Amino acid sequence: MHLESLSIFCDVVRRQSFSQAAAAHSVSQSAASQAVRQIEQRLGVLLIDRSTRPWRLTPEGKLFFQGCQEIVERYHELEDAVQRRQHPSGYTVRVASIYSVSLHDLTGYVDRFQALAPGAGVDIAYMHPDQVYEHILSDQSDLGLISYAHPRRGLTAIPWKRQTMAVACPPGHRFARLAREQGGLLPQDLARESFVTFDRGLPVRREIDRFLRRHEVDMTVVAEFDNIENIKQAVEDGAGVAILPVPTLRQEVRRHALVTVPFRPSAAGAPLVRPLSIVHRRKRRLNPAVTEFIKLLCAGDDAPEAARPPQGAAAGAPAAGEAAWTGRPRAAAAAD
Amino acid sequence: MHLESLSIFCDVVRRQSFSQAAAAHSVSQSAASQAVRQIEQRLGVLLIDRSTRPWRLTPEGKLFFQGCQEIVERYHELEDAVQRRQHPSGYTVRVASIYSVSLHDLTGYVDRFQALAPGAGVDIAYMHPDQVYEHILSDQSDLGLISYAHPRRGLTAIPWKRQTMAVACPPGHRFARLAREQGGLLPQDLARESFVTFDRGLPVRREIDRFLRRHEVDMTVVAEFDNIENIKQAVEDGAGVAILPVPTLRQEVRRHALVTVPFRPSAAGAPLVRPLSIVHRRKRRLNPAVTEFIKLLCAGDDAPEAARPPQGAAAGAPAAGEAAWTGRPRAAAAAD
DNA sequence: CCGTTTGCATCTCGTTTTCTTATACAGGGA
DNA sequence: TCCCTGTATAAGAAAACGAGATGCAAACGG
Repeated sequence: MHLESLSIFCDVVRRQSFSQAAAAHSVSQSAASQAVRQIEQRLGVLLIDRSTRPWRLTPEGKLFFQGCQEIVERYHELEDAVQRRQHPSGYTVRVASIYSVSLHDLTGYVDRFQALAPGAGVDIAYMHPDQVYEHILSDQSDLGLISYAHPRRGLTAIPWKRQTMAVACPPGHRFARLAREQGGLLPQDLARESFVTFDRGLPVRREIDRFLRRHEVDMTVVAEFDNIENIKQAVEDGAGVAILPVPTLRQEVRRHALVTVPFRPSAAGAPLVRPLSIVHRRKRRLNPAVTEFIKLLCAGDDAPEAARPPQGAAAGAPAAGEAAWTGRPRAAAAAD
Repeated sequence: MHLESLSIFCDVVRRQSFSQAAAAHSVSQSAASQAVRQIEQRLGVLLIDRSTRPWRLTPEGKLFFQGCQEIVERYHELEDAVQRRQHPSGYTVRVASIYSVSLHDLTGYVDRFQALAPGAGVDIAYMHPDQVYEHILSDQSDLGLISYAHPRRGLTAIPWKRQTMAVACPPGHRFARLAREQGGLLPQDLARESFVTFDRGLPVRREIDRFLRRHEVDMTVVAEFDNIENIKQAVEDGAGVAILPVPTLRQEVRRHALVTVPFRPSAAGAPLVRPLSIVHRRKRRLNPAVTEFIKLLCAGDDAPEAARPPQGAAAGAPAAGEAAWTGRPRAAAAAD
């Protein structure tokens, strides 16, 4: 018998709901239903009487629930104890992140985490996406933060944020006026514009190209870089405009080096977003501190994002987007 | 985490042996090794230090073992408690058996079982093989006893006995003298003999035919029946000879109605045996009484058989056969 | 009262996991 | 040194698992 199934059963009972328990365990409602049925079949005993609405525990179900609850809890404690013995030095959450996850965002989380769990620490290292994967797989980090996560052998990805992407241009650019006067621009406005963008082969580039193709817009690529910093620099230098995740532009916008021009909400098709994911080693138990940190990241996921809507435009779309992916089982990033 | 894996780990520790624990759990040594490694990987902790010979538990391993042992035990008790609540009337083991499992054998087991577990009862019902499967699948019986078990959806078969088959003939038949003078006969001696046998399509018939073909013996089939009783009757009536499992002939031999003529050990190829299996529903927890009864059946499996070697001949071969199938993981009968 | 919504069960099918068999490898004993 | 025993590893096959679609029945809301 799978301990996870027992845990799901307990949760079903506690929440009096299959679907809520399923969500809490990041599996489909179907899976939760099957897990409980599997237990019942193995025991040859009905644990939940579904003939009444709402359903009730059978006497056997009550008995089993009580025992199960304790067994599951004990096992978790045992795992904790074993892991604590190996790393007695209090828990440190080791995070590997791509450069373009703005430092600002993370420090907020880190502060909140350390307030919440005194004694626990967070080590954040910024690196190239490939290195992030390496770090996770080689167990140098507990968590990775990357964009456009794609399923890899041995890794699990939890959707984290979806950053709206917008056009970035120098303050003097005609798009800046467009932003002020019309609140944004249409993809068509980009036609034949000088374009600073990402290297071909990067997932983000493929997404942008797909977006432009969908809107039948032909831009003139004047430069390609493999990282956001270079792109921003080039745009500042007047090389052209770029399409970048809004949160990564905060610094430049604040010091008036760049202007963010959102796409007008009327734009057909899906809005352009960059999905960020939390990845960790699959089939590996995460220690309590790591679990807690993930919870914190995910709990506050819409707060930092929604509190700062991308300059008033296209604010409705992301909301729908959030609903579509939040709490969805199966982690792989949606956009890829 | 699979509770079964935890249980295997505990057993590995207790027996200080992967292979013994594997055998005890009816899985391959490889599976046991993998199970333990899976736990270690999930925890990210080495539980068993394999660098020394014999291997030793790490401190973490000791801790985990102690906890695990209790958790596994508690869970088993919980399952027991739940099942007991549903069937408070003490346990009754419901057995469905084919006719040709001699009643005599079973009553011996039943007596021993009732002595061993007072309060528990055994209900044995004899029926057609197909009905046995039905009974098990529809949960009308806990255990089934059948010959030539073949894997079916939802059923597990545990090898039980391998009954040596021999020629049965009337006392006046020339084979009877052969048995007295030479201790048995060779397959070749059967050539062109009148033969009473099983219906085509029955597994036992296919086995017999294969045996005869292997020895290039051509017999004259004079009658076919779908059960042993009719065959014995026909042989008694002088219709011809038959090849039957030795234990099923006890009654007739005792009252001198038939004679058993074993095959001489010199016979090339595998000896002819009828495998009997214990079947039960897969993925279904068996209550303690049932488990106990199975244990009893299997523990004494060679006693009743080996204590009564088939008239002194070919006694060495079955021993090798036993070794080959006893304790083998994966239950499906070997001969089929 | 009837359409809609909600919540769970069931089916199917692709994916993942797990198991077995075969083989390699390492210690310990002859 | 060679064999023998016990464990790890590899690869392919089998089984389990879980998501998504769909079915169905009770509650809800007008």
